[in-house]
Amino acid sequence: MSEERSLHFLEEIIEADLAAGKHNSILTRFPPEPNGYLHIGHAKSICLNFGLAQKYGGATNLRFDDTNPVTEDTEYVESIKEDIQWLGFSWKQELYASDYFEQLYQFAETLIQKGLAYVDDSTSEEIAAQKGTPYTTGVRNKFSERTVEENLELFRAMRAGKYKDGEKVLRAKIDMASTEMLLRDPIMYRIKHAHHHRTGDQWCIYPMYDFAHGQSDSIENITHSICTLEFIPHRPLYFWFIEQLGIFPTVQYEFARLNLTYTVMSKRKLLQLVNDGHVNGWNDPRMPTISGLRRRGYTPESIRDFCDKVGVARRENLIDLGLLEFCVRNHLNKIAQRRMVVFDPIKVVISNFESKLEWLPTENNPEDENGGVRQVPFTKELWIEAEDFMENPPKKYFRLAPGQMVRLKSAYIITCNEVVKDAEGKVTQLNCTYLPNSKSGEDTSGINVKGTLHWVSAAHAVPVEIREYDRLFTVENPAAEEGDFKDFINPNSLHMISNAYAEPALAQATAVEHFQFVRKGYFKLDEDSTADKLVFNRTVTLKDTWAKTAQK
RNA sequence: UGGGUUAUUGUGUAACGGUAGCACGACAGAUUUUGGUUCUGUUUGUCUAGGUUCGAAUCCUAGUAACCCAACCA
Repeated sequence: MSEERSLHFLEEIIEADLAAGKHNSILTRFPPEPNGYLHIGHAKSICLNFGLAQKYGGATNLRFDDTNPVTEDTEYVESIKEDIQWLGFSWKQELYASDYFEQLYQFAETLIQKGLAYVDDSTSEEIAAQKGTPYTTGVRNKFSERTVEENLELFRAMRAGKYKDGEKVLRAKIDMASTEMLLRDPIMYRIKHAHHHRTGDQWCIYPMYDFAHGQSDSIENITHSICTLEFIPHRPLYFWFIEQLGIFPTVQYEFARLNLTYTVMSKRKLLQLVNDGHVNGWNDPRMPTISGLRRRGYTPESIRDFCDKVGVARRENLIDLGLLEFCVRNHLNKIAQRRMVVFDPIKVVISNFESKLEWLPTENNPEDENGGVRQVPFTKELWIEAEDFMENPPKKYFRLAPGQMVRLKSAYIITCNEVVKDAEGKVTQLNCTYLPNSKSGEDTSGINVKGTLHWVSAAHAVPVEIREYDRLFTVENPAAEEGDFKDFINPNSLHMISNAYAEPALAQATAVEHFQFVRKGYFKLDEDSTADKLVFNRTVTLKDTWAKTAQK
């Protein structure tokens, strides 16, 4: 952390504002709509907003942008709060745009009184048609000529519930000829006779995003309102409302949202995956949601590190999934408990092993001096990984083969003497001998072997279920493909192994631990585990340079 | 046919007129009782064409490409 790092553009802006005395301290906000679960893209925004406030001694509000009751729900509110806290951030105040409904309503009346807003009876289609296109100018209709009194009366009647959904809207009177589509008399309020998750049936008119967000920022005295690039066209409107209302001038700044390869990052698409059953819920370990990543075994530290590494700028980007995986391996390598688990077992019989059982010490984490050791049982019959034996090995294959020696991790060097096959010629058992003087830690054999294998004593093996995950999509950027993004779902994104053999220590696994199954990858206990069967999710594989070498 | 935003190695991101750097990836080597980790080294880039300047990724001019804007979504 000692290396100099240049500031990104938002840090520069904040430092300039602070230096100029524009603000004494900064206040940011994270403004999710409670209509879905948070994903890794939100994590970038969370790290940015909370991180900036932390860095410059300010604070961050959590404000739910709950202006559309038909899509929003408290289920989402709860999940969002949990995810932010899990990521390691705490907000100054928990707020809701709906807290300001009365104030926003008064703001609307103010604008009506200033002759800057009017009630429009047009249909949605008519309004769209009158709005024009980006290339042609829009036209104003006769409703825009209503008097202040008439507008006030109508708007109050809207609030009072005199009209049905869609019958009328309140519009800002700005400029139907503006090259900015959003300035062509944007809708401020629409009628929705819908139950709101917080205000209940108190309201039947709800403000649009543009008439809620900027004013909410202003009411809270947010100094820097940070959002994504697609809101750039909203900025003139954001300022317009603040200026006309004469309220605290929060400034909006935009940055480029995070995109990740082999996944999708829109709540709409993620919702489809959930609803259509392509995944098992928002927290499916294959989802890019915070809850999915958490269940899969990602750590908050690794996600924060990732968000830090991707940077903050204003150009479109598509981040390599490999960077996220690098970050989680990097962290997990330091904290994960090592355990031995055989996924695809083949029997090894040590013919010259005379004692019944020997307990051998092995380190829990070679990266951690204080990680301690545990005992693993060694017996005559063991399981090793089927892929760790080859009858006719290629060059540089450092594993078991007829006549070839390997080290069993933390145990002895063994030699394969005999290959036992069944009627179909399938290898069923390997008869081996061990070198008694090659015991780990007290090896006097003088023999150096290249390969070290993980293994499990057959008599002590604990059957566990393993869930291996792969990328959710087969193409780098499914959202950019022609046609339905769901056509590119990876059919092999989940691979289950129902009977893997684990060393006995793993039976005591808890939900808070992260494991490295030696030579296999990083794993975490899944919530589907029962007393009878433990289930482990593969967070990420280990880097596998042998796989690359073997391919050549 | 309008307006806005953005262009630096395979992917991200710095350089604020003065040696194009960093991370991930890739490649090569060393260490290793995890073919993991760690360490060392190598590799590839300023969208194009002009111009200003002793000197341009940076300033100017003209192009090109990508993305966003025509929900009573946010």
